[in-house]
Amino acid sequence: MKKLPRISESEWLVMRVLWSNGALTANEIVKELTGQTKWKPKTIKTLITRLMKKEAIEFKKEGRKYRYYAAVSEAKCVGAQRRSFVRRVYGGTMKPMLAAFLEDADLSAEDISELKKILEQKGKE
Amino acid sequence: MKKLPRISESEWLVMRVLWSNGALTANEIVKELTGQTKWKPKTIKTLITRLMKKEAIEFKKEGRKYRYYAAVSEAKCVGAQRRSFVRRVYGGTMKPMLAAFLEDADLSAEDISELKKILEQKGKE
DNA sequence: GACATCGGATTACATATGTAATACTTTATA
DNA sequence: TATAAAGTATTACATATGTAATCCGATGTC
Repeated sequence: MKKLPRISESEWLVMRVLWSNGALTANEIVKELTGQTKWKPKTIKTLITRLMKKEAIEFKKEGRKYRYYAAVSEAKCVGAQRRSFVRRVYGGTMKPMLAAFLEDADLSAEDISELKKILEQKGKE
Repeated sequence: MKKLPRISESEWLVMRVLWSNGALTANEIVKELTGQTKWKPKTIKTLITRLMKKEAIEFKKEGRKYRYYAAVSEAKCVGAQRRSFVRRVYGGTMKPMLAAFLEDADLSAEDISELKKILEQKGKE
């Protein structure tokens, strides 16, 4: 199993675009991110290059241009970030962190009942 | 209100020591972190210096040595990290993230009922 | 008083990151 | 066919970060 690369704050934006849109050309990525950020196109190209070097994304040629796509799973990267976050901030103990999250969150009624269901499920293990 | 400094991964370990132990000398901090990390004492001194420069910690003199203590609130720093994490990884939408956290967490029965209580509280707003 | 030691201050140095600009190479175009 | 445009590749440069080592001054020790 491949080791997950370390993805920087800015690079995350690019990854999220690719995870939600599948394979895109550089310009399509730029288009997605303009508005979300104030980056110049060249900046975004740099981020793409770095993600290539980290093997977080790959491309297939399409005529003379490239179409990029994520090479690492979103779920895995998100999970890794989540664990790293908990370790860093809470030293690994989940409960206080979850409590803080829940209190802070802006949740709809359905969200709440869904989360309660998850908790109940866990309760009977 | 003071702006929160940006605290790096390594620096977090130092901050957590200070948040849980109050004011410590450099050597006491080193002692706390030895075992938790493989850092040389000099490395830890560097981290302390950087946290000073960022005004995340302060010291009062005690004879010829310094006693360091956190100058920013743990709750605020943790909250900032939490928000930054959610924005980065989930683009700001809390629910899927919370669901993942809850499913992944290792929780006791009391933890679960406490968290359910929080959710119920939120339900009636 | 000369010397070792402890603690803080300064300096070091490679890699990562944010943020681009410039160069080079194929086309498409006039 | 010379030129502009579109894409990719290379280079730039300041700041942050990880990880220390060296320098300097106060202190304790012989």
